[in-house]
Amino acid sequence: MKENKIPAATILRLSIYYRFLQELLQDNIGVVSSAQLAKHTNVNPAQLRKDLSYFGRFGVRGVGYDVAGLAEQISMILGLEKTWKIALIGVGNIGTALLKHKRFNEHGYNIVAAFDANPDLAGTKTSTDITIQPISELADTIKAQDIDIAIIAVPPESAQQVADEVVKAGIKGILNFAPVRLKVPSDVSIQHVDFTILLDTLSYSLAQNVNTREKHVQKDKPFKNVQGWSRAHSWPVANANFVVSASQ
Amino acid sequence: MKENKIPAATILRLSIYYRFLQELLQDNIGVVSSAQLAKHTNVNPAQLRKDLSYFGRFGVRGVGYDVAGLAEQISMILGLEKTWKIALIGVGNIGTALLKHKRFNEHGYNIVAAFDANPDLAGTKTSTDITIQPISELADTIKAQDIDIAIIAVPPESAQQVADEVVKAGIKGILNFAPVRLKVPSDVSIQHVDFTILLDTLSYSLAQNVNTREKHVQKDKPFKNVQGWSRAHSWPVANANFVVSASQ
DNA sequence: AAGTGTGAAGTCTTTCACAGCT
DNA sequence: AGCTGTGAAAGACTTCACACTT
Repeated sequence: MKENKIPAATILRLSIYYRFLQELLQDNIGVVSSAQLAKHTNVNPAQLRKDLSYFGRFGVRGVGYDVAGLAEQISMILGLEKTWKIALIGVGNIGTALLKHKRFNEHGYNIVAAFDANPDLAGTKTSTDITIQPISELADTIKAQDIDIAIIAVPPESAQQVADEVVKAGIKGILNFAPVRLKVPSDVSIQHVDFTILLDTLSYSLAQNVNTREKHVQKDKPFKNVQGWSRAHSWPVANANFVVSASQ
Repeated sequence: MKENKIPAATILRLSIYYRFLQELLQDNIGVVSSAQLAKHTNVNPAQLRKDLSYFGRFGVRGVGYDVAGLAEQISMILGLEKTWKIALIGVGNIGTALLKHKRFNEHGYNIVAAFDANPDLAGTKTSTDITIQPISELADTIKAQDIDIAIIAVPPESAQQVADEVVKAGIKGILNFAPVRLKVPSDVSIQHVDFTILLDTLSYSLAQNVNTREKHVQKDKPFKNVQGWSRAHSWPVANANFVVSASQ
């Protein structure tokens, strides 16, 4: 194990590899090569091996990787064996969808508390049987329940304030759905989910298109095409990383 | 204007700059320097100037940038003056939240059609007065209504199939919420929103933490810390870019 | 024969630092 | 005097290519 700096992109990819390994496990496939794994996750095989090499040597030369073993290793690296407790702040459209989102529980992410500024909501129960609390109880609940992660799904005006509060309460991981670049101390990890920015990148691509589609009559092509987003979570801009998804 | 390749990260940042410029406009601020703009968007001032320089020279030396003018320029670069038509496929938890999401319309992204595989949903109206159609009508509707972008919010099992269909129907931009790495032709732009991957990166950071919080007794620290996600949308892995967010 | 692990090369992105306008 | 625009340097990430192991 070389003690090098690990690219943020590597962590994202680890999560992707892990997901595919789970599929292989279900299909009772015992061994997989970097070439196979890489093909299914859209990366270069050397990239995959390099990613793993940051953490150790998990393969067998001439053979490949033990599926169960590698999954276990990645799980340990990412800290997935632990169940993380999450506080949801903002029970609006998106907050509600996240509450109902089954995948979270399946992956060890449990929303154990929900908060909303709307006094009509406070005191009511969610469909998942969580009592919505007023924002004023945020800090106390986070500490009392030992909550690890905050999901911020409040309107942009109040997002920074909520972030400040959860940070003060000791939270070290934030998943932010508010369309604002939140400022947090460097020991706090934050990931942004900003639909509008993503749509803007699609808009850019569509606007650039040497249109194959007749309808958009493109006068000229003033700007050059963008470098492939193909590297994934390349995480440019402040904290804009990759992107992943959750559905249903 | 140098005719160079444009980093994907640059496009993400452009969207972020644009958002802040709108705020300045509302506050009736007429001129802004790269230093100010950069500070509020968490980037290096040189980075911001370089980003803009890919597209032209929009500032005045010794002065700064005209807020309205720069906003207008970025709007043109990103293609934001156009109203894009969107088809939503999958009216589950997330799909429903997206339908209700007001920000989309405000930014020129209109969901004009919705589809779901559930026969009980087909024919019913959404709260936004869109009639949900069966998936079988996907291709025809996309063509008939000249739809530009598809938002995929179906379960992972059917996501690739849906992607194939919309691509065949001529769609060139996809926002994918299914936790699957979709394969699409290179002339189709895709952005992924994968909550689980993002949470996994938070999990990694939390698990690494030289815990300031007493409770997690950390035996040792086997892995090195990750390179700052601070560059934002650094977009590592295939298509995992950054991340932005939408709230409420 | 096959496939991993990895130094070194290559490529891409960011940051520096300063010339050049206003 | 101030701030942009940008080549050049620095830094980060990816890919190559091959030694090494089974």
